[in-house]
Amino acid sequence: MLLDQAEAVLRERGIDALSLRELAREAGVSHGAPRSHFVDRSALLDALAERGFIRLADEMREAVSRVPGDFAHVIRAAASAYVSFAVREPALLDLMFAAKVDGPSEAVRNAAQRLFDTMTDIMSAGVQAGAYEAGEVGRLTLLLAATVQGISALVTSRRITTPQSEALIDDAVTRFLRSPAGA
Amino acid sequence: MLLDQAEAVLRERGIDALSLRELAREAGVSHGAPRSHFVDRSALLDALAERGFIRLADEMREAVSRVPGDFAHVIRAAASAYVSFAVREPALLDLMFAAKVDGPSEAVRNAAQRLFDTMTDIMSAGVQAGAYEAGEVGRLTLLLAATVQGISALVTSRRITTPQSEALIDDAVTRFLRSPAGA
DNA sequence: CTAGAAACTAGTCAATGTCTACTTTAAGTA
DNA sequence: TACTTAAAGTAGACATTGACTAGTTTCTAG
Repeated sequence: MLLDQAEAVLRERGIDALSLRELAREAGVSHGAPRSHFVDRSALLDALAERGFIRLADEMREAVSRVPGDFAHVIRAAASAYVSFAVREPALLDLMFAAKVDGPSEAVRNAAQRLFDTMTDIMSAGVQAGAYEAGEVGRLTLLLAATVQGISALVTSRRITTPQSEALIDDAVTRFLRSPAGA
Repeated sequence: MLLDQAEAVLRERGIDALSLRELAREAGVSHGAPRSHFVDRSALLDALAERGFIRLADEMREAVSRVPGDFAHVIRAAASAYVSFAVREPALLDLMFAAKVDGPSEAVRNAAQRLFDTMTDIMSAGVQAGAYEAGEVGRLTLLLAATVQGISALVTSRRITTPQSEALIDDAVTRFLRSPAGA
């Protein structure tokens, strides 16, 4: 599909290299053809961001499902999956969290919500496990989202290396698990 | 200066609206003039990112200096200053942490290091205050950097509102202060 | 089989980044 | 003061791109 091609360009040559016309050329169609699918360049970027959120959410669920049920493993797998996505798709993650002048489109917002819901489910497992109380799930999920996104930002911007990011995940997860419940 | 103009455009209309030619027009010079100062559009963006890091570091130091010396206040002020910067300059912060195909330029890297050093100084105050041990400063600073950057990313991408971000800062700081020392 | 929608073609336009050769300005030095 | 040299700016050109339009082909569902 056209989006797969676009994703590959994004991955290999960054967002600046992503041009509707070149995409058309690679697909062997005329330069106006992509317009039938995306009104706009930004519509293409939105579609990519949307897919990114969905894929990231799927990868997190997948990773969590492949791990022994105890909460320490679960939260660690979730965080690792997120950062691993960031390492594999730095430009895409950037796009997903781009600071657009007028906020995200509805489609992107919904996809992002899906990721957030996934994280909420994961954190809810912590309640079952007695790691904290049900009333905290919302806030802790936000904190988890911020933490993994922050670590990812440090990696994608090359401020830290991948091994450093793994150590950082350990620190963050340890800290998450150790700090007790309550405001 | 030219960079001030560019920063204003970035703030008000986002990175896509930032054009060398329009900058030249607004400055009342010919379209090729900016080339004397910046070889490239990306050189302009690098210069903006560099200034951003320096300014953010300054604002953090400033905020910390305006607060009673106990560590809880210090770390909270630092985190608030960071996120406040993100709220005021979303596009600039995005630029500072952009996932460029070939990492950041040396100038940008140095400026980012300056910000990191600032955070290291701040976290070192926690050792004085007995909040944790000296050997942890490096890792905790990274964790702080990731956390504030993550919260900022959620705000700049409009995933959460500014008030939500303030509550999130509280949660993060509380968690930072409460969790005990040690790996 | 056919009507309508979806996908694509081809041409155009304005805007932009980049490059070049040339001129103007400024500053510092012999 | 006069001269040299570097910096800043001018003007023109070119390729690329996103966007728009009108017309054509292809597909599909009734």
